[in-house]
Amino acid sequence: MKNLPHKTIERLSQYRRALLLCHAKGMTYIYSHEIAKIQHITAVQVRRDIMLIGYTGTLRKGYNVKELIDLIGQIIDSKEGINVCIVGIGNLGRAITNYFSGKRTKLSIVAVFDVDKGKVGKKYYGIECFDIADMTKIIKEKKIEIAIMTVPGEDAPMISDILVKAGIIGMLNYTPKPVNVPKEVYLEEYDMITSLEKVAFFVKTH
Amino acid sequence: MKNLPHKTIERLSQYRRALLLCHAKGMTYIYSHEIAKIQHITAVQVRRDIMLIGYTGTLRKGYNVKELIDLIGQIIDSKEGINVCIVGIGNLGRAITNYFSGKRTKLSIVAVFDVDKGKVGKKYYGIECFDIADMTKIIKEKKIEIAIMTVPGEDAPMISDILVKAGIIGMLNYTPKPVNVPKEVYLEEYDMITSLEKVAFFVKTH
DNA sequence: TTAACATTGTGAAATAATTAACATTTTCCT
DNA sequence: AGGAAAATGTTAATTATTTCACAATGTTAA
Repeated sequence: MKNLPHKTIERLSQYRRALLLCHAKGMTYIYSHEIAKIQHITAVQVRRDIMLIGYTGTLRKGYNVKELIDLIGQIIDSKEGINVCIVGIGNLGRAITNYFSGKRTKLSIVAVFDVDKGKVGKKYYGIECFDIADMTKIIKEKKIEIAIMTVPGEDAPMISDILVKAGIIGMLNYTPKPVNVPKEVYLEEYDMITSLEKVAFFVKTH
Repeated sequence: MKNLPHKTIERLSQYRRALLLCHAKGMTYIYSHEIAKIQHITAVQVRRDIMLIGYTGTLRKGYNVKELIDLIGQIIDSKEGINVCIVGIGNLGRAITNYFSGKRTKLSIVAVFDVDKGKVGKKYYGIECFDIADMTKIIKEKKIEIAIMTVPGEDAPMISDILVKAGIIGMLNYTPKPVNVPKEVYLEEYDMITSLEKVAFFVKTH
């Protein structure tokens, strides 16, 4: 089950959330074309993704919602759970903290960090804010494995180095500045300005 | 110049920002491998992207920074400029408004919208907040073409429909809920929970 | 002056992701 | 019972993207 395509993993995460809503509504079975409709993709794409994780539906009944939710969980969650921190509790950091708090059992935000002494010691959506100066210590104490960077771009490379040295193994960089990490660290970058410029480009070409 | 790959457009946006910094530092020429280093990609990728937009560097000197900046601008900006609005001025909406305000001459955030009467009439980073009830009117008055949705997921489909009816031609959906738009509208969706789950998955498989 | 080197530009190969096509099977209807 | 319809599962084809490999050529140094 190791070599799942990146795009499939992204979609599985989304299928799961859609399926959880369906489950809550009492649906027990769902067709590939129904999942496809919700996600605005094709049914064959859904079937292929499900094939890749080795699940098999029932002909003419579709997929068992509960079973599929559980299987996706087995694939993308880790058994023990993973601790996550947010670095930089500005607007974006708070947005993410708020999104997550308590929603995912296997992924817990256990600390937020900021340089602003006025923020240190306060709680944001129930999570305590620590001083960035203590980051290495706290990351080790709390066994944090993934960091989400929401600091100003110019601070990103320096913060990234500290995080790597502290033992982070996964990083999500939301600053506009690309960062450099050793290959053992899994890095995902996303930049909102790029996305907006892309939309602006493609609206021109209909 | 129409059929540029999506990925190339994204990178061009990023090259431009890196180049603007280089230009500000007084660099006049830059090599493909220097751009590559900044973006953490390969030099051949950079050269191919630049080839696709029809620019030619100088052997052994590299690319003229100013010329390349201007050419990327000609490709991805539209001459007249595009007006953008933010729908939902929570933490995420404020983060984006703050990122952009005044940074891009060709893309201007000219309005933000919210349902909360306490926010309507206030200014956020210099941009006035209007009532969502007046959205259609304001979009037409201000000739807004692109909308960025940062509302709660459950409101996304309804807001999306209003935006489409109001004449929006490009949409950036930051809610966790996929939305449905007619094919004339260019839609880009991004979901932070998916990205985090993806990082969590790939850290497991080293 | 000439050889070594560094760099661009690009065809071709390789890899990744999506879509088409269709065999198979179950259910439903008559 | 038998045929039509509606689904899944999967191979093959297509499309998109990245990477390899190398020719061409200007620059530097001996």
